[in-house]
Amino acid sequence: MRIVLHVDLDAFYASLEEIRNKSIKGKPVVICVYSGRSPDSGAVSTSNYKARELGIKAGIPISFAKRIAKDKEVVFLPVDMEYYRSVSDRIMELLEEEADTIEQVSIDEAYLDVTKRTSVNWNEAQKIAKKIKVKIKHHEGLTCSVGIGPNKLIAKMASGHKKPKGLTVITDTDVINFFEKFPVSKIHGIGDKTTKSLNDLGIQTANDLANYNIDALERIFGKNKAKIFQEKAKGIDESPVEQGEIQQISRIGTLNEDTDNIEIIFEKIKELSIDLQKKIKKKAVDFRTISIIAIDTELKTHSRSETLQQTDLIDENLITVRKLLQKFFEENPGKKLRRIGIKVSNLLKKKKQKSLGDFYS
DNA sequence: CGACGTGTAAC
DNA sequence: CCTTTTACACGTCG
Repeated sequence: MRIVLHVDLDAFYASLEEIRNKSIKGKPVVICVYSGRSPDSGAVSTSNYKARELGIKAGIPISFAKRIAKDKEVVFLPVDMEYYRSVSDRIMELLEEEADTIEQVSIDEAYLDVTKRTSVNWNEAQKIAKKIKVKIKHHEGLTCSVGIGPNKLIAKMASGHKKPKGLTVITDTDVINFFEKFPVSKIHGIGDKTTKSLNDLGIQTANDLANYNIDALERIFGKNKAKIFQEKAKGIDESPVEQGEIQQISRIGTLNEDTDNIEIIFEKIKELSIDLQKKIKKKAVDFRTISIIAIDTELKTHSRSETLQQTDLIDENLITVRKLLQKFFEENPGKKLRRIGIKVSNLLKKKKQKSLGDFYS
């Protein structure tokens, strides 16, 4: 038996902006990723709860958000990842002190295994959660939501149950009750497509999924996924709280206009490569596979990749990148691209100790 | 089996 | 009208 905490910082980016500029505190705040094609092109990265009440939430186009915000006082700001990253790093260090092991899953979320230090005592775990909340508030002025469960899946879903500023405990004996009429769409790891497929089978709730004929599920989703889905539906998740090795690093950007001009696209790739190269150095890794990621005008993603000799230099392989680009257009004549990216994978870490902060910086 | 390309999901 | 980054599963091919 384990006890796992999931800590989720509330409206992280927006809260940081409110701290940085007190004059916007209490107003709807929208953090945007501007793509640069036109003054309002791009998407909403995140927003605070005031803005969410208006319907302005992550993922919607900035132009939509501005239409909603019309004749209302809504603050629009561009993302400032460096700032958010630096605060995130400090918070992750605070969390490290409270866990046996920690796993950072994104800039504003982490799992903490507290099994040993609580001796599997749920009250002790709750005390740690409260202490974490006080520490984060005291050091950074931020609030967070915490979920406590017997594994990562339950902890994650618990933290989502009440937010912002939530604290939800789902002990092993609570799991069945908590899950009973949970819609499958709300199970972590089951997204839009899977939900539709499941609904087509008459599966609506976690319970429906848990009790469904496994062979039928396997025929549709494959052996592996069928098993994982059904375990999730039962609240089972044996995956440990541990920071895995990084698998890939990529950079992607939006082109100023849709184009099939290799020169223009290649220029953009070179631009993105500078940033990617920095990251490769910082992580102290070599790579063996290099890819281009091409997103066409219908927002469909394509990729072309090649595996080469171990290296840590993008520049020396730009010839290959260009070749991949040419290959793509030979295979997709006339197709225009909206966005382009470059990715390295097949990573081999060089002999240098990585700190937790290195992972998502 | 490794390499490659696509789809799904989450942030 | 439509951002960014990462992980992982799966099918196919040689």
